[in-house]
Amino acid sequence: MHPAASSTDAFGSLSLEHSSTVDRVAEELRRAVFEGELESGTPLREVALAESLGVSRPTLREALALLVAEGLATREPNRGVSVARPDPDSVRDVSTARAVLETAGVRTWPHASEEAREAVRRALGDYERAVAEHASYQELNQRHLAIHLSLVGLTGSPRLVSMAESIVAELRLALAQIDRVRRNARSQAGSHHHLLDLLEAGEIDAAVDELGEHLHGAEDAIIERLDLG
Amino acid sequence: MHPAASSTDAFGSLSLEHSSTVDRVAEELRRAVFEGELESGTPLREVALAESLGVSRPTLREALALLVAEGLATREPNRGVSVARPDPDSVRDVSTARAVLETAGVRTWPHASEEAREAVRRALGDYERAVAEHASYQELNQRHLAIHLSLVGLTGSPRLVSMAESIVAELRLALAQIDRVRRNARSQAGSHHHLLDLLEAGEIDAAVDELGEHLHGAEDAIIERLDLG
DNA sequence: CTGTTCACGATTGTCAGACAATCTGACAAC
DNA sequence: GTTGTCAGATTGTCTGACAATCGTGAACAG
Repeated sequence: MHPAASSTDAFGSLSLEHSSTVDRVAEELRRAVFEGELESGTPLREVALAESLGVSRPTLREALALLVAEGLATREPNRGVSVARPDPDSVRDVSTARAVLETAGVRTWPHASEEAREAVRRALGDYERAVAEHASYQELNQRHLAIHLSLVGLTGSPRLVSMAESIVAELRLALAQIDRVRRNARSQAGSHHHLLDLLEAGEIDAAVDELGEHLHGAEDAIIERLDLG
Repeated sequence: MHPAASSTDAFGSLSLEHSSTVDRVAEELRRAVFEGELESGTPLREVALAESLGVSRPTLREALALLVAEGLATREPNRGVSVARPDPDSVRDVSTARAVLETAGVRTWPHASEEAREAVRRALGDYERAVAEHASYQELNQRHLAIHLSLVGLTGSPRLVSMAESIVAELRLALAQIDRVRRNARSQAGSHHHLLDLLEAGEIDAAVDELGEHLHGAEDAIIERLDLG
């Protein structure tokens, strides 16, 4: 390393958030959706939202386009965009999609980078710690989904991970709508711990089966509660 | 069904295309990229493009945002968007991603809907016919990729298919850049026919292996030609 | 002659305001 | 009961504008 380079390395911890207004607006909308502040089906009026957020209408429109691309909102021509309404079919589709992605990750456990494997262990540890500390519903939910994302990370493919993120975001939306009133996050630490044990033991096929059952159970639970909503 | 419902069903075959200006602009840009008219790395100036296409700048910006979301273009803050530049790493990533998606489709062949299986046979037939008729480079390319998309369609998951479409679009971009001058589409009908035979015979594992080799070969060929470009 | 500094043009990011097209809902007409 | 019409609201798109930023080349110091 050159002296000059090492001197810049001293600021390695620094990072300037280079976020555009559009990104911040999109992030705020995402947050509102995940927290359940916006009920599914709520129309997102452009003028009202833009005014409320203190941005111009074109800027808000770009942010809305992002949300639509992520599947968190739907746009009907000449009728504007509204918060996506999760129906049983889309939940089933999201579930099969994430089953494909996560199973692929689990299958590559033996060839995955040590870094990726460590990420899975860390995600599980964070989740179990959050459970033990009776963390908020939001945090538990997020940490739980982080485990599943880390499984996809085993593939080492940024594109698969970003696809999984989009899928998981739709799942978060569905969960937020379901638990808008009653927020009861059951601990599923046992199932995940078992999954990791199987992986560490090299029993990949058994791990795939365990994951399949876990995902199927989650899908049924969501659809059931969706139907009576 | 009520009588009223059946009367509306009589128009089920009708469909009016509701394309917005943004969609048409995005489609035109996609076409230009796939045809190789826009070299990779070309900056897409907003004012010039908007004027050239006869639309306003905000409209063009929305279209560009779409392209960026699809991975066909990249945006650098305060420096605008330019046609994506496929590097070996991204080609590798796209290849592993599509391997995951297509393998998942192949694995579900036995449980797939007859409709989805028929779509695979039709895609292969169309491709072979195009080869026999010495169709244009563009058409051969598109029909070849359509086969791979139909494999993902076996999963029956719209989301997985749309992910695959995005991935394949990036691949088309890379191919367009490689073959910008020399357009030599080798017939790969043999490999695909073999794959379908294995599927029809129920030898799923062998089909998965065949697909894996096919994809790996394609990846190597692209990267090799990318390096010397 | 070489390297640095600075001002300028070009481009993007964002905004304000406007207009036509379309949708919604209600009410009148047949 | 179906159809036609109208007002209000909302979106889709356009025009014009401005500040912030980037790249470039010229002026300048060493």
